[in-house]
Amino acid sequence: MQPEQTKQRILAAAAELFGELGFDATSTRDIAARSGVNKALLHYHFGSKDELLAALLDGYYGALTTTLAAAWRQRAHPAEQVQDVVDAYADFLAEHRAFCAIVHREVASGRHVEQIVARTLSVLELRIGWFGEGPTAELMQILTSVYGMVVTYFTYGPVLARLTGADPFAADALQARKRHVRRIVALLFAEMAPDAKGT
Amino acid sequence: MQPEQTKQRILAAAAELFGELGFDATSTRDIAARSGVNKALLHYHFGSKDELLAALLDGYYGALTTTLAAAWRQRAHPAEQVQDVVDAYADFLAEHRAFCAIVHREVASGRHVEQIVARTLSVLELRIGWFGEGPTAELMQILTSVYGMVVTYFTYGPVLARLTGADPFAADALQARKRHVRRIVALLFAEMAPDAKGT
DNA sequence: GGCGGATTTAGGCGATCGCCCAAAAGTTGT
DNA sequence: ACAACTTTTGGGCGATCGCCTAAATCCGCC
Repeated sequence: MQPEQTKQRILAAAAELFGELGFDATSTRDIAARSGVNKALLHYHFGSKDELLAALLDGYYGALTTTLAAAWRQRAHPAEQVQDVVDAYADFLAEHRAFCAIVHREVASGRHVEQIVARTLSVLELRIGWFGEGPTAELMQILTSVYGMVVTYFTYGPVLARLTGADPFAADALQARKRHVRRIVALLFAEMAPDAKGT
Repeated sequence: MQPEQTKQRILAAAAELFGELGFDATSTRDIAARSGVNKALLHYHFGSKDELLAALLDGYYGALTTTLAAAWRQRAHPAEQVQDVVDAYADFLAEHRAFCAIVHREVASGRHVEQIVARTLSVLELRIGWFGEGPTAELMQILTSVYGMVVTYFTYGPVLARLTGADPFAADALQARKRHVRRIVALLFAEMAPDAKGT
């Protein structure tokens, strides 16, 4: 087997298990078993369990940066651009549920925060110049709120499923959620900078 | 030492460590060491590590229910009541940072979800009749958003600290955050049900 | 065809985990 | 003072953890 294929198999299995059980609750033996490789290969290819997580996050953040940058370039007006980026972010989280769970849990644990902050910064960097000036306190509040609205929906997916009785990750539910968030974003930007609103 | 005092010491140490390191990364020996009791006492008083977590969550959710119910009764108009409950919830999370971290992480891990859903339901139950009817899809979206806006601020506290360079848990920062959330809640309820808005 | 490096394998080491046990110490009622 | 019960203690069991080692296997190149 190609070594690259081996690494990808390990990464895929690690993503699934870290997402399902959490970093701590997943053993390297679990990952080896699910990916069908020998357990010593994890350390041969990645060095340690922590470095495996780092490699996994690198892949996710790389893909996220590409995705958001692509969404960002589509339209001209700031408000529409934000809408598109939020939409793209929601789609990304829907497609990579494990990523969302991993990041959220590690942040809440206060561990691997350095890695996550650094990567989040490199993603945000793209759009901190959005409004000409640096991020104002107002903008930071809004970013936090929008981020929270989107991320919480995915993180609390199982809880929402129990509360509403419906699958929050079904296509129509996701569509409804995105519509809701878009509406709030529109409200926020309309209030904050009415002159900068697109259309 | 009174057995009740022993239990409280264990619970306090467990709250700190679960909040700082996470449930899995905290050993029963760590908890015993920090609380200054023998490690066998955790199992004598609580049965198992999982039951210790359950007891901890019981205490938190009980206090939360009391706090929110008290805030809920203060004012007459729905919009103001929601504002007060959101404020009280933010204050509660600020005061019990470990609770926020624990719940968020366990939910993201997909474990102990049953316990958390059940307790969340019992807290929400108080106010699901808020608007006469059951929770509409619209209301669920708003609840999720408001919850996400509040909770994410605390969960991502360390990240925000790095991004802004300021302490997000300082009194003035908390005040600013609460003001921001209140404003969004006002916007949402004004749009959703203009006639139900208080004042 | 054989050589050298990369990759894979089985097995296990030391540490740590949650949990349990038998005995000691403390507390209460009579 | 003694007995009955609760609480605390040190020690350790079996399981599992991340990681390592030495040998086997694979593969490109002369």
